[in-house]
Amino acid sequence: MEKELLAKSDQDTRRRLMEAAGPIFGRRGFKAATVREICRSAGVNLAAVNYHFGDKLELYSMTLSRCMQGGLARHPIDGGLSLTATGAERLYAFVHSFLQRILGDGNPDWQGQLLAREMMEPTAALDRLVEDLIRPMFKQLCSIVSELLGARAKPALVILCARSVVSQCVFYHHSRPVLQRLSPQERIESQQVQRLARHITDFSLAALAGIGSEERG
Amino acid sequence: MEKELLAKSDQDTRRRLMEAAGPIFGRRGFKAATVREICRSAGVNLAAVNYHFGDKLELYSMTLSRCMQGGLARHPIDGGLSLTATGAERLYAFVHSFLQRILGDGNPDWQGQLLAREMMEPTAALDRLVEDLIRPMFKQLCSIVSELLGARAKPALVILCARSVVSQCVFYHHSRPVLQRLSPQERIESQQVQRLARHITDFSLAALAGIGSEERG
DNA sequence: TTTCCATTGAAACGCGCGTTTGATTCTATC
DNA sequence: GATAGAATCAAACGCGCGTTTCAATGGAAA
Repeated sequence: MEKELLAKSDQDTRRRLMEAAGPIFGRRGFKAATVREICRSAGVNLAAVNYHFGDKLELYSMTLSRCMQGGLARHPIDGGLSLTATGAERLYAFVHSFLQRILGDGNPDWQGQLLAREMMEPTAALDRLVEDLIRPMFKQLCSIVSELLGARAKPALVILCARSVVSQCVFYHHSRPVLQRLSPQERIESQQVQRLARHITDFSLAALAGIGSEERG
Repeated sequence: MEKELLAKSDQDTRRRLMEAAGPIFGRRGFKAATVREICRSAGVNLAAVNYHFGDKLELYSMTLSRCMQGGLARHPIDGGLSLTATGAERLYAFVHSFLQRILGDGNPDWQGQLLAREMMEPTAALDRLVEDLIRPMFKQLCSIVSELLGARAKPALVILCARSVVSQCVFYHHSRPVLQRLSPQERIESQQVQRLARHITDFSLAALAGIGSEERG
């Protein structure tokens, strides 16, 4: 078992497949992505997917898992913030890293797109995705929202408000085709991520500060 | 030209196709919906789509157009509100009718789902959809937001805030699969539409009342 | 060198899709 | 009733897909 040569060529095709599959699944979605395109992009034979992964869905699941592992490491939820940060700072960090993950352009940030697509057109892999990644993230957001609501933080209200925050983030991904047609001159790119994060945070902070009190007409 | 018999049987197949196509396109999307399923549901021959509409995309475009025409009539943007309504009332009416259109369950409210799907997986029909339906709706929302912002209503801020409002609405449609897994016991149905509309309106009113001022910590 | 087995490769299979075909049925006109 | 044109029908076509097949390859063990 000459591990040296074996390890290089043995898992090489497998590795190249997963690396090629990520961006393609992220760009096209599970159904629209084709095994032929992935193999062409990876420079491997068409039969390699079925030989190494069994079928297309298993390659997709593997790619998704790998994406989940690496995704949060690259854009941590708290943005590396100290535990002493204020609620407003923590909220901004959450929103900013969320947008970076979902809207990242040039970089290998097809990962956010892959996750976003899985949420819109779920496969069997969504259940694990929710439990392993989304629920922890949502819990964290709920804790931030709860802190900002203070005494008004009833459980039902916390959940509704957390949804209101995250909905503003995913909107810029899900509705991109519409937004581009509504405002063709506007470029929703990484340069804009900070502006968007600033607005979403400000909007949400104002909402969380005011909701539950009676100050509107 | 015995119009009586002619009118009934002449356009009958065509009408049945469009009626069957609506829910199926709405449920499955343009690509995933099959001509075979639509024809089976309409009780017509497989070749009828190509005979009466040319191809699948044309049937889809016709269905979308008809949907746009009838959709707003059934759930008017202002909810039939008088022009003397306050900004808060107009915002609630907008949000509520929007949610009804998108989340309507039992009823023939596949129309909202059809439009929502077109926004996520656009076809060539999206351009007209944006110009004919979405842009007018967005303008109306902008005017409501502008009224609520008062003196702080700079154009860029108005657009961002209008997006923040509408994003909370579409979220409950786009992210339904995730929401159902996050809160399995919660039923996002028509009974809940009023609760959701109430929350989204309250959240947004508080945000619009506070944003631009300095009152948060 | 020979044997063996995991891996690769080219080709094809089976399927479902949108679409087309050509015969058949129906109905308004003569 | 005869006829022409529109509408319907069963059947098939061509295509791309995921998947399978089976021969060719090449390094490790004998």
